[in-house]
Amino acid sequence: MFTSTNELEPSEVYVRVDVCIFGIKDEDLKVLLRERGFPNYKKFWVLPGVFVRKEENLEEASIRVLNEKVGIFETLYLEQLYTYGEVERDPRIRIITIAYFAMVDPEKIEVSEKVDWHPVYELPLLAFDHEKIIRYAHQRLKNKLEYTAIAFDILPELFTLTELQKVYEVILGKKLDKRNFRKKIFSMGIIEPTEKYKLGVHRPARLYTFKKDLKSSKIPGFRWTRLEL
Amino acid sequence: MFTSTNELEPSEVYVRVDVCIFGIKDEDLKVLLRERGFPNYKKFWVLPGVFVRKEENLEEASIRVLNEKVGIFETLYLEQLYTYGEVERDPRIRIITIAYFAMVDPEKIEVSEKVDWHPVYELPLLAFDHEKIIRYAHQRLKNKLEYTAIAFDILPELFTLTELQKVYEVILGKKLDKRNFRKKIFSMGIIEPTEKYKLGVHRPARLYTFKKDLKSSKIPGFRWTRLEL
DNA sequence: ACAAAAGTGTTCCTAATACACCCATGA
DNA sequence: TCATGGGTGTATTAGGAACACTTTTGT
Repeated sequence: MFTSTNELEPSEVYVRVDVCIFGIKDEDLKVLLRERGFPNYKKFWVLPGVFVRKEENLEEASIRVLNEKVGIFETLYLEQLYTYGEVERDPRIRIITIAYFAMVDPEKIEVSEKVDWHPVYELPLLAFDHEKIIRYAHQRLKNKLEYTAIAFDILPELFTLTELQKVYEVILGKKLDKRNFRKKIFSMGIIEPTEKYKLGVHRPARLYTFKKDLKSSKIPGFRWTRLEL
Repeated sequence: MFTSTNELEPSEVYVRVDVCIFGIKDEDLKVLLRERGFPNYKKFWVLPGVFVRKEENLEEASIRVLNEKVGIFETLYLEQLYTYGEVERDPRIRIITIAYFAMVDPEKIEVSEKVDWHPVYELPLLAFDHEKIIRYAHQRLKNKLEYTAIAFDILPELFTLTELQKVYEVILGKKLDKRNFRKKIFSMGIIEPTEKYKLGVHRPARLYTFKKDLKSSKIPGFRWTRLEL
């Protein structure tokens, strides 16, 4: 079925997937960027990306960016962000970029001169519209944090409440009240205490785990189901 | 600057913009669809769309859809929705669709055998993944309604509170309590009463208008500024 | 006078915020 | 014993939800 192609006309545009890769490192929210030199110009940084192949899905292309461009093989979170297609966004040629944003564990990555982390609040000089993309991705990440369980994708299986709170603080870019934070998390009914403790130089902290059986929990204002796109 | 193109490779994919056009008609939320016959197959309906031209922005392409495909020259609202790029979404050829959603005034459109409105809750047989797109657009529209001023784009300059409530009810697909609705709208401080009334067969209804000077109003939870993308 | 839509308040409950001290541990 | 991060409770406020009757008009 659907064999007629007579209506089609080629678009003559290049299609990329660029990924805004976030990671929490040194108690700060960072973005992974690639250095890109243009002849006779200052150094610019860019979001890692690839041209979309004819036989790959967009999400596959974004995973290829993570694998091939920055050597990440485990992704904590990945979501399509927005499609940037202004005619003049790349002065050389018409490129439409489907931007994704990802969350990864910085421990799993080797950085280099050419690929490194940058604090979201102190971005270097970025080429094209990539700074705009990062700012929008950060905004989206903040929103996600408030009504999805993305924070639990970022943390390991077992975590302390202080670690969880740090994730929130670093992404939202502000301090939170410890008591109110715990009250809110508990009221959501999404974490379970374990009998394990994280030992350190001071009082040990109880380790918690994210509940697996969330089908049952009905938290108003808390959107569990990933939106069907 | 940026003159080197040696990294580029063509994507060999077709790029479309398809638009999910909503309108409120007969006290119901409807989508404008085009009928599309495929040889020897049942009739399918599709979202109106065009292939993106090399020299036009994505938003320009979406406006071209409205102008050329369905003859709409006034759009109440237009926003990018999501980009659909599964390899197998069109069996003939690789097509990536940047979906937009729009809100228009049905009065301003001439329908025909080939282009007609369909209730969002009783969609006809749709080709490709277009039903999925419509459902996601509807979800997004519902969300927009709650934290933006989109409802006021839909209504004329002067409107009654009942008309405003109807917009909410039709989009959200549920009845709202009149007193709570009014309380909420008033508490937002975004509409102003006028001294005009809408006459009808019963008690006249006061006409309201959307406040123009919204820079000043700070409504918590109410997002005025369009997000910077 | 009556049918129909316009208009109006109170109570209850939940969630968000502000705020300060004791506890358990390793050094 | 002390420095440090772990852990806890209460009071206030704001917003959301449930709920029913009176008012105004045209016919």
